[in-house]
Amino acid sequence: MTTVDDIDVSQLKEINSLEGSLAQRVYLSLKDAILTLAFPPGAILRKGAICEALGVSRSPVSEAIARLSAEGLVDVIPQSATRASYFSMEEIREGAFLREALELAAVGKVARDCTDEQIAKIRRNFRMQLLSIEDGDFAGFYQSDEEFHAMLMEFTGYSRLKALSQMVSLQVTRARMILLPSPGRAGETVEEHRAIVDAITDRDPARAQAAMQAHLAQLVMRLAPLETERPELFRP
Amino acid sequence: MTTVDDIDVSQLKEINSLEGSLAQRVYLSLKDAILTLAFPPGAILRKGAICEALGVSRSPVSEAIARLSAEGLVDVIPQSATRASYFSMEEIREGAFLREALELAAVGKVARDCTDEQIAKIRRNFRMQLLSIEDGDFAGFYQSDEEFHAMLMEFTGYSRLKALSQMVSLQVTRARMILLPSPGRAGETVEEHRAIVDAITDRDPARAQAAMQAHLAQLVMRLAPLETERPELFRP
DNA sequence: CTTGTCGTACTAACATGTTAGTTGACGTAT
DNA sequence: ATACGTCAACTAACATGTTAGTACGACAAG
Repeated sequence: MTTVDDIDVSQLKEINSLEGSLAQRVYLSLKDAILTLAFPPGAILRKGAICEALGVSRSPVSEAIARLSAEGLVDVIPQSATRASYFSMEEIREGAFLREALELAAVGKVARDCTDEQIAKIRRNFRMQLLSIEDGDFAGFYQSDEEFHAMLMEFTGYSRLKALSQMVSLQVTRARMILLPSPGRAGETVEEHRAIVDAITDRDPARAQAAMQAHLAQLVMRLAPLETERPELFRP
Repeated sequence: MTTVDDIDVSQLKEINSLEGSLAQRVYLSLKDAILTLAFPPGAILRKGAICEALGVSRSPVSEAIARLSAEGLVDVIPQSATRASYFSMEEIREGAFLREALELAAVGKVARDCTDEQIAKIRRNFRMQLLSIEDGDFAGFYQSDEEFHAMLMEFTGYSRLKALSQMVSLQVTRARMILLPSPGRAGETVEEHRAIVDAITDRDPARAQAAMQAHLAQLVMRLAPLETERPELFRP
């Protein structure tokens, strides 16, 4: 009934517009395609096709795929094929757990040690979120939301934390793509953010952590029904 | 005064005794050499020499080095060389912070959700630790200690957690190699472990987390003087 | 119609060849 | 002696050739 399963069409992001080594650019291009679901779960990644589409040899593609495999975005079937990994509610829960662990530690440290200027920057970002909501600008809100979390990571002073947090929650990020942004949810989100910002302003680590925990729990709750609603994205 | 700096002698672990793909075995061999300080910080890793010593081509070696680079165990100088990374107290502190974040989350979840059999296993491991101490068997205690933490990670049910925790604290693990095991410290360690085990037995997450936090803080404290005591291991 | 075997076509994994950029030594001028 | 420009040797990064293992369809047997 199935032809062979899925085949990958190559509408990859042009690698010339990216920076870094060839392998790095190929990695970013493939990662983008997987996260945006241009390569849906189960799609087969053909090295040959990718090389041709991007105009590079197999070396940088191999390195890129090795990294994606380490991050769990692709499943490499030895000596056979590599496919975009399927969703797995267990992996999503695990990613959310790990992200929570890191974000709680981060927000706790920030509430404890951050400078007045950093608090001011956080509050400025928060006002930006409010403006985006008022304008109904979902794209802008999404961006400010990302910046909000990234800012907290950076203000810990630990350089790897941000990248690590993004890495562990890649599956969550990908699953989040399915969720449609709703006005109601954006309003709730911003209120959850407000609780976090206020706790940080009061330099109250425990309260900031509790607020962050409540905030992150919402995402998992919204993700849970996905398994029954979109079973084709999950492993057969 | 310095010849060229450091050169790498190849007393690498034989790759035939390991399992997995060639690249995986090469990776494990190199990682072991770096963690045991057979390749001291600053030592130059020459692809050619490594290929010859292990009897493989450059492909698996390149992949192995790419992974080590991602984990921060080697610094790749583009188009030039790759060396075993120097210690950095900042990175060690960051590794300890990340590890703490993950272990606290893990021990909290375990204290909350684990089964009676799992508690029994933890207590069994703890008794093993006590026996090793009594016998003055430091190697045995070290191994039980590792198992203790690994066990907590596994009992969360999250498969990637253990590997991730080990990965983020690689620098800490390497620095720990310098610390000599002392009978006094082993005794303290086991008492810190006892507090954790008791809290888990009582299924008291908050107390288990506090005990774990106290335990992990000890290691950072013992690592701190290293920067002045062994400056040659740190970046010039 | 089901089940098992064989063979082919395709792939990842590994080996090797090529390119281009960096480093550091050496000679030269100051 | 010291600062600087040149150049040769070495390296990572990239390209390409080779090997061997897997999946899948055709076909035969039950």
